[in-house]
Amino acid sequence: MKFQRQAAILRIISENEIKTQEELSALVCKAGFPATQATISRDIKELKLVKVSTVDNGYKYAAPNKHGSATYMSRLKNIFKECVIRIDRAQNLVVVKTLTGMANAAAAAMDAMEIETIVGTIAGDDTILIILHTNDEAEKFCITAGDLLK
Amino acid sequence: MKFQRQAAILRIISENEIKTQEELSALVCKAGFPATQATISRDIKELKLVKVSTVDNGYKYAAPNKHGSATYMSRLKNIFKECVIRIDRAQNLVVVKTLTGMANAAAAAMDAMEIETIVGTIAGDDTILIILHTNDEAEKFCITAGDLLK
DNA sequence: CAGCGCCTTGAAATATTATTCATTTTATGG
DNA sequence: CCATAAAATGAATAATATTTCAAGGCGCTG
Repeated sequence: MKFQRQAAILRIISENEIKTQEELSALVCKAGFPATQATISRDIKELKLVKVSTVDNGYKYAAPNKHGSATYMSRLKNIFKECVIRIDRAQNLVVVKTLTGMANAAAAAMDAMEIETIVGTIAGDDTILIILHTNDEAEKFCITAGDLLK
Repeated sequence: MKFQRQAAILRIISENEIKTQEELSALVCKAGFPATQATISRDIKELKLVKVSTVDNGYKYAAPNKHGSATYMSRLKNIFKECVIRIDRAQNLVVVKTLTGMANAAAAAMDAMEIETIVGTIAGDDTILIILHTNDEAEKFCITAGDLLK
């Protein structure tokens, strides 16, 4: 029940301006997942949701803040993260699927990270092909790149 | 006093794990800006700070969440925002200064936004030159682009 | 299936945060 | 410089969020 409920919470807060946990609890219950405000509080903690002030002088719950320090690397990660949809591997080749038109942006961000094991990259419109020396390096790269998306 | 105090708050939360407003109030006072929890609450609202759960199962106050919905436009905005340092204008030309190596990424994001008034763009390593038809359009574009950075 | 450990949850208690109301401070126009 | 409006603030309180504690559920293992 828990994961479905938390998914419901994410959906609900993206579609509504939820001001309080009570309010969220009510909607979550209506969505078919009975939960008290106490449980909602725990879910919010786990999902790392935040209560943020809105333009109209109120508050609402929102998705977590992925921006930490404003360091260069962090910026690159965010760029990468925002562009990339999926990462696949075939032998020593890695195929990164991006939003349309964003492959070059993502590749630029990746280049700037200066990952040594990368032999070269070719970026099209929504796909980047990354060539690494070995299957092993490619697999490691996939894990690293996957972590960037979190 | 208010702005200095709010600046102090930003500094303090970036350097410490602040769990409660009382705690923050104490540090802010120690920094030379007497303020009660009530005032801190108002400052937090104005600064759009958020209380977010930490890895060690607690809470802390943090800088605001700039990520909203995961829509395409929002992604583009974030990419742009992460790349761009400064925007200047000279007549009908706009010069966007970016992080080193990020000019193409930022330009790609901007292109994807399909802003009609842009005649063309040239991206170097850390600079984008954007050409618009008129001074007026360039000024409007600067405002729009500036808003993207917020 | 009994016993155990672990996770989840609700109700109530506690802690924390937001707001109200009164007051002071600061800015503004004469 | 005074009058007045607007903004800022603290104390107290109301509202909201978190935690504690006890109970229930679920999967394992013997």
